[in-house]
Amino acid sequence: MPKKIMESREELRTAMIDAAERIITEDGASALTARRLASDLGIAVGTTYNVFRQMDDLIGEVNSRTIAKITSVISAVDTTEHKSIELLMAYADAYIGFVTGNENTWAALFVADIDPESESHKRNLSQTLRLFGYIEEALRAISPHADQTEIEASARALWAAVHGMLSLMAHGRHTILGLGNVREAIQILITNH
Amino acid sequence: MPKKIMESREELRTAMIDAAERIITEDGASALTARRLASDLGIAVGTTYNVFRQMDDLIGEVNSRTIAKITSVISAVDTTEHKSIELLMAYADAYIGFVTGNENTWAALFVADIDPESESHKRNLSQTLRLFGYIEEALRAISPHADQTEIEASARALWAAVHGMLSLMAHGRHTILGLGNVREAIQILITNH
DNA sequence: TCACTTTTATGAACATCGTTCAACACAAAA
DNA sequence: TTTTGTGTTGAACGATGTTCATAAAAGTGA
Repeated sequence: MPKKIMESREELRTAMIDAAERIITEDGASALTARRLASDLGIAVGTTYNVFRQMDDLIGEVNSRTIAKITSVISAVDTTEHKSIELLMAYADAYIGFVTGNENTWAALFVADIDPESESHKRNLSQTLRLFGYIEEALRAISPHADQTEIEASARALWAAVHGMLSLMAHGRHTILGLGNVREAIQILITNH
Repeated sequence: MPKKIMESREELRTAMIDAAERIITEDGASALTARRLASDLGIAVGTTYNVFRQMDDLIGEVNSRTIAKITSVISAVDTTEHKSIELLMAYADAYIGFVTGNENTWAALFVADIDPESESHKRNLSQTLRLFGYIEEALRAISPHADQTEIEASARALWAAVHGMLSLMAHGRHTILGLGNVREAIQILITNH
């Protein structure tokens, strides 16, 4: 039966990431197994390993897409409509909105032993760092006279705090910090900044 | 061969938690397998399931000990020696110190699908909530006139932010937020509060 | 002491996982 | 047509968590 499951290798690769993304979206990252993927695509288990070095690399590719979506959600916030602190909260709300609407794909960002040498991880890292820019800009609007390094540090701290709070949620600590409380907690953090 | 591997069931239970804790401490949570545990204790694989419902419950028990240690580290901070903001940083430093000195057991707090109905999880949750008290007290010393609910919310926000930042680290995002930066980030968060 | 019941550790067995790789089928080149 | 190359296959390997009939020891009552 073998030979040419699709026109190009790149096409197969994309189809696999599509399928992986769909599985994660519907049933969570733990449902993404080599056999489930193969079955969904109607291919053999081994085929995955002709395209990806390991299963986790596939998650890394799906994560890339998720981060890209987050970036687009953040960049879609109207910076002219919100003033100073409100802008930060608008960013936070946009992010919270994405998380609640995409729980499974978002939670997948925190699973797996990601290979630090993998291409997807490096890409994800640089794209994440680019998100800091938005926060820095908002902070600079609030404190125009603060020096750059201070703003960078604040942006990192704020981002880490927000991301961290949400990641606590992702690991089932809902009882400690419910979704409703998360927004409140973030607001406290931001307004006190 | 069977019968009485130890004097009492409780003694066996303790020995298993001891062994599990040692394995996690030395080789990380992923090294704690049913067969490794059995081999280390010189017992059969099935025996674990006569004592614990599932493997994750064992991790839950080890986590209980870890949280107890964190509690003792936090409560050991001299509240008379540090004033206001310094006290909060002293707590943070104590916590950071524990994390760096107990990376594996601490990271184990964030793995596994913990059964929300398990006894250990309930115990861990209530013990964690008790830690909030320390932060609340420190916050009240700083802002004596703030009302109770406000202080509680602030304590939750701060705690979640710090814990969240560290949990980001635990998942290998060292590159985003190195350990050195964590203390700095926490300091920014606290001083701005 | 003996016969019986109860308790408890056992480890082979099962299902599932990620991963590998010799074998195979087809396409392209000779 | 024959040969070479390439992409796909799926059985197989070594792990994993978990189960459960089996057997051995302890407890019990005479």
